[in-house]
Amino acid sequence: MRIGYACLTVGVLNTELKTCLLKNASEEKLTELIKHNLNALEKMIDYNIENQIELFRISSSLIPFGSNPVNRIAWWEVFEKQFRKISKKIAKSGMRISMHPGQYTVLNSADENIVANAITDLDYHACVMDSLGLGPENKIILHIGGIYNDKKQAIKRFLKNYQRLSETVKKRLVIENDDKSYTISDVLIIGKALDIPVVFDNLHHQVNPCDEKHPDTYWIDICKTTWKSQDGKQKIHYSQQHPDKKPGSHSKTIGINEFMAFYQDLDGRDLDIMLEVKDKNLSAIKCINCTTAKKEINRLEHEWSKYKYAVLERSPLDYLEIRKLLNNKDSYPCMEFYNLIEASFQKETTMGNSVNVAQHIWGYFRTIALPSEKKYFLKLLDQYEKGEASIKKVKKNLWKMTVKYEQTYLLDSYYYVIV
DNA sequence: TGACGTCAAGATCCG
DNA sequence: CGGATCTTGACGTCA
Repeated sequence: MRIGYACLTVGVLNTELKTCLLKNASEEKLTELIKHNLNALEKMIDYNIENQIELFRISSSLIPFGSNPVNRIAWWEVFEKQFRKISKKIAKSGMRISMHPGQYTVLNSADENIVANAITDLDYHACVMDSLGLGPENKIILHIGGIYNDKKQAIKRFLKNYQRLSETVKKRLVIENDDKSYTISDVLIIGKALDIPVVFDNLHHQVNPCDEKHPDTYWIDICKTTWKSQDGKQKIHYSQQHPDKKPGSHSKTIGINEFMAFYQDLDGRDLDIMLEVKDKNLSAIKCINCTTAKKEINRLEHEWSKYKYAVLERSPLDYLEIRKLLNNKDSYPCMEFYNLIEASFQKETTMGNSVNVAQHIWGYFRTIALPSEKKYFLKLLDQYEKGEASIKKVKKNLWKMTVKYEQTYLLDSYYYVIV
């Protein structure tokens, strides 16, 4: 089983993807952006390898306007060397990659122009994967599209237009149930007709269920029959409902208890699980740590080093509790650990706690900061305490110092990430 | 015609 | 002028 995350890595330096407005998309600008984004991708891959994350979705925005005629760069040739370097890292690590064109890539549209654009867009995605030397088990996930008042005809068009796709797309294409139009039973009918794999998305299914009522594992088992050996391990999407947003909105983080209940229901089924969640890699590591056979406490200690200041800012009591929890070096209290962290994040920060943590972090710079930097920090902190500056400003200053003085321990801290 | 979703770019405002 | 905050963009469907 692999567990992974989608598109972007939070809290890791130099992994941000860049883009530009269509009107500014000159050859020069695009070349610069592609180069930058490939560097960012390499950093994300490095991070995944370091953190033993073996499932990752590459963002469609890797190549800005990758399927728009405005981008006339033969980027797969121009950046061949960079692609090959990344390709080697992926291959060596055994990481499984996917891509997922968004809701605007519609293969079953009644409008021929939109279908043509969808085909071009799928070719773009396949070209990225080909450039990375990825085999057919690295999938491109697509939704079926619109209904246009006639689902039967719309499905027929999907089946027909699928035949127009290139081989490099076809060998990777898998289809997924969505949150408004096509239920898992619809998608299974299409998947069986085309003999292509079906990805089950639990939250889409919850929001857009089919008439037949069954537990998730029922649908997962049926989907499994659509995965052939050349497709690799069966893959699903897993996400949780955001408590105060509209149905289908992804949660900020994966609640570990709810995830583990789902995991228990899987009862040993060997799947790859792509998480769709705002805190991305953070939840991936959480879920990996709670399901791994390698129950070594240093995994949790390493996590703690990243979470601790974010926890301390919200709840000194939880902070102490977690420290105590990690005292026994022969234990592996993974669920308790993440439950305490999640509980602390439910709590509001107070000015006292925020000042305390800010001063604590300043301690890393006490002996190395310039007098002017010290003066500025103390001034900011004073302003914050008087209500004249936001804590955001204080944190921003600390982050600047962290980067300037290359404080490795702090560079990885979620103190700057979790808001 | 605007909402939907997503994120950063770009625009604008503020001190 | 730099930093913070607000608006726009790019895609297609549907109410």
